[in-house]
Amino acid sequence: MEQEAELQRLAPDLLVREKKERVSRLRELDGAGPGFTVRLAPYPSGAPHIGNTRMFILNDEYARKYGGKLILVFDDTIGSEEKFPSLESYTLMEEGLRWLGVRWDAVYYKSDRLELFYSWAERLISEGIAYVCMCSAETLRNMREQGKDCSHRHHTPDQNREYWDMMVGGKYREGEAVLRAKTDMAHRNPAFRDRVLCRISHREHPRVGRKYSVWPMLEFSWAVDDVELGMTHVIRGKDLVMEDMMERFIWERLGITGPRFEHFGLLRIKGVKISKSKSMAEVSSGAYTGWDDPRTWSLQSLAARGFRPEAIRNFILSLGMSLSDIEVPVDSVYSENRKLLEPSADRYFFVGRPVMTEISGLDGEGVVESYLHPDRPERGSRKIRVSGRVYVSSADMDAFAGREVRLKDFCNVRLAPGVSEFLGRENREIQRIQWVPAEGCVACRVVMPDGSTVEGFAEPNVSGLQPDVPVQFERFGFVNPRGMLGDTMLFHYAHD
RNA sequence: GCUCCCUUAGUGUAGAGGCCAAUCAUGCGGGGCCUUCGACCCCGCGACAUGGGUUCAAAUCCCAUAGGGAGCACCA
Repeated sequence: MEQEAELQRLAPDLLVREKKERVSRLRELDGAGPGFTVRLAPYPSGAPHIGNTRMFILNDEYARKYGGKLILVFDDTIGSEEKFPSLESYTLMEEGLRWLGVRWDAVYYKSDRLELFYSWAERLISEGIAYVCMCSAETLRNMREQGKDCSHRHHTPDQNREYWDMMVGGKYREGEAVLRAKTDMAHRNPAFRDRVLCRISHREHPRVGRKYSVWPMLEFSWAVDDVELGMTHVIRGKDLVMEDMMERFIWERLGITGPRFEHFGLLRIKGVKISKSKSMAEVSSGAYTGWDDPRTWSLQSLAARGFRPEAIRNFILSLGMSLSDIEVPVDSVYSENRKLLEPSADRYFFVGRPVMTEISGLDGEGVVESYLHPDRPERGSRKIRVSGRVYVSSADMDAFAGREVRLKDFCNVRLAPGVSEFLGRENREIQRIQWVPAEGCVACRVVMPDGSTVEGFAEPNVSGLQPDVPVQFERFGFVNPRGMLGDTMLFHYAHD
């Protein structure tokens, strides 16, 4: 304590700096060193959203930390009925990643690598590690439950190779045959009993069409690519630990040393429900305005709200690499962004759901002047021409009608719908509310995070605002100007 | 039910046997700034899930209990 006081006297800047540099740092990873290589594996079924950013940022951040490589691998296998890749999603993904400040060194597409997966599959077949199974999905599940082998498990590698060639040759319909790993049908973890490596799908793929009818499952494709693409580490969510086991099993059988696995726990954001497939449907039907609709929680929508990518990064890094599943209030994200926006966002008056009131007995018209940013007078000021008619928000009217309030920076009135009595100009310690002059105010629409809109008026000065430079509507929140919609100015609401 | 994982203040997080009567952020409470804002600034509040071990010493290692999560898909 004494030392601190002493230091404060001698070199106050030292104290400040120490506090500032205490940014959360990621823990060291075992085995990280030269050649460090990790990958990002987005599935292109829509725009990236805030829930995906943990995987993005942790991989990016570790790649930077160790001066290593970050490979972007589109995990665009054929998916399922509910979850399928789409062409525009590739662009949306890259756009989102770029916005986030993620820098990758190379890009690959799983859909370009089917032949490679096939060659590995054939190797597994010939070494007796995998077999073609013709059980139905239901039979397969039942056998797994009982821990019993099916007859297909005992086919010879040559027989399996024959069936496999028929699979690849498109001789089977979907669901008629799969390639399974011969792990152990009595494995204590029922989920691990002879998992499926490849299955048949005749659906059309946005990049390769109907060229292939056999597609790898996630864990098999990664067992191949984590080795083929030279990963030293795999940083993934802990929902994928079973996939580690599967990859390790394959490598072990083939005598390969694979990368190390690192996991982070699941992240949920309280009050934010994200459904990519729902967003996809609503965007394409037009129910949402597009991928910038706040309800998608896509990175595009966050950009539209005026979020700074660094805010997202700081938020994710503050969570660290913890393995526990967490639920974080959305306020934590907002507060990170607020820290970045607050110093630069100019202040303006906006009234939502406006009601007009006339100031009776006003001592003349004129101009009031306010700072653009009260804490930073050097940013300059703004002027509002005033007369006896102003709008206030209906919320303020409801809350304060009949009471003395100060129209901020202007004058004091006894607030009432219709006509408010003028009470003088001196700055008194009473409730202040925002207002806009009836003449020259700008019609605004603010899109809220839940997709609803608030219509209102803003002071005339907002008409010169640059798009995508966030401002603060006082006592309303931080908003991002998006441009004009006819005579109405469009904003997206960031947070309070 | 089976398998795996997690458990530090309201919410997250730091902490890898003594430096911890425990870090930081957010939240909450109070104050400040005042061309007087729900922003910002300052101060304060608040936690090692429980029970056993191991050790001279445990938030940190081991075991059990409780609570939470994930997986058990021919999705990723």
